[in-house]
Amino acid sequence: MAVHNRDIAEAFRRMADVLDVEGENPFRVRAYRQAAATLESLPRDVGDMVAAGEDLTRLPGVGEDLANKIREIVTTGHFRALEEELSHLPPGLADLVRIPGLGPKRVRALYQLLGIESIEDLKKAAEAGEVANLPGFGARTEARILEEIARLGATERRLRLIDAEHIANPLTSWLEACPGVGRVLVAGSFRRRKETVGDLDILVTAADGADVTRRFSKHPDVTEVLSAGPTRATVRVGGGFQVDLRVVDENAYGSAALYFTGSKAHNIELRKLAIRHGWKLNEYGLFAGE
DNA sequence: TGGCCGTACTG
DNA sequence: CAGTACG
DNA sequence: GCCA
Repeated sequence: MAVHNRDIAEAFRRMADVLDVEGENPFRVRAYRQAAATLESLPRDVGDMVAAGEDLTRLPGVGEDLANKIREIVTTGHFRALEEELSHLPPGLADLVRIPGLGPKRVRALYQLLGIESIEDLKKAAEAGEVANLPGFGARTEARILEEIARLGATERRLRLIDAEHIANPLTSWLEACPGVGRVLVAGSFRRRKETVGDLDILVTAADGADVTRRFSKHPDVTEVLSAGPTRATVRVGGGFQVDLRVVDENAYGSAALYFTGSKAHNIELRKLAIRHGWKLNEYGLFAGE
């Protein structure tokens, strides 16, 4: 029974979720998620690497400790550290952090204040209107939670590039015709030409961002507005596909295109590089000093 | 051994 | 402000 | 947790 990279990545992600809810050091949590991402993008089977006696610490984000844990999972099929951590929590609790809008703090609050231990519990509590009363929550958050839970059962929401393009094209045309809008660029994984994309990231230049996000939120295909401010709006269109719109001034177009095209890991590396040079990189430009 | 990306929206 | 999310 |  071979253990595949995907299985190990899943185990590491689960470990991250559990540690997250337990309030562990966020950087340690991040380390597990980073290692999971490395394993998933790895062209080779780590099981083979282990069998060949290769040095797993050469993999980015994998140090001595995680290399040992990978070997343990591959050779024994068990991940004792995860089993140990899981024994500290109700088994379904860590699943809650996979609901968009729920992070570790809110999950803890749900558990401690309402005794919610699973998605099932959460659904009942939200339907009863008990969630909206919690500190840090509100009617809007509660409604969002119910929608996200309903979406969990739905079919996988990543789209093939070509299908994403069919959604993107009319939105792009619409935005180009929008008053005050200059450039329009579909960025993110779509621009990176990944085989599938999980959402659309559309960058627009305009002087009055609030006006654009406001108009966009009222687009006829928009079925749900997750957030909308003066420079960004996150909505869902048609079949529940998420679209992130970012509006910047014309003079930030280049930096914003760089940022919005990603990947996330690439952005972090570039920003680290800037730091090493004593600079600061963000979506508005590259700046000197702190 | 200490730092770990930088910013936007919500409650 | 803390929490969560975005690349 | 990893890494310089």
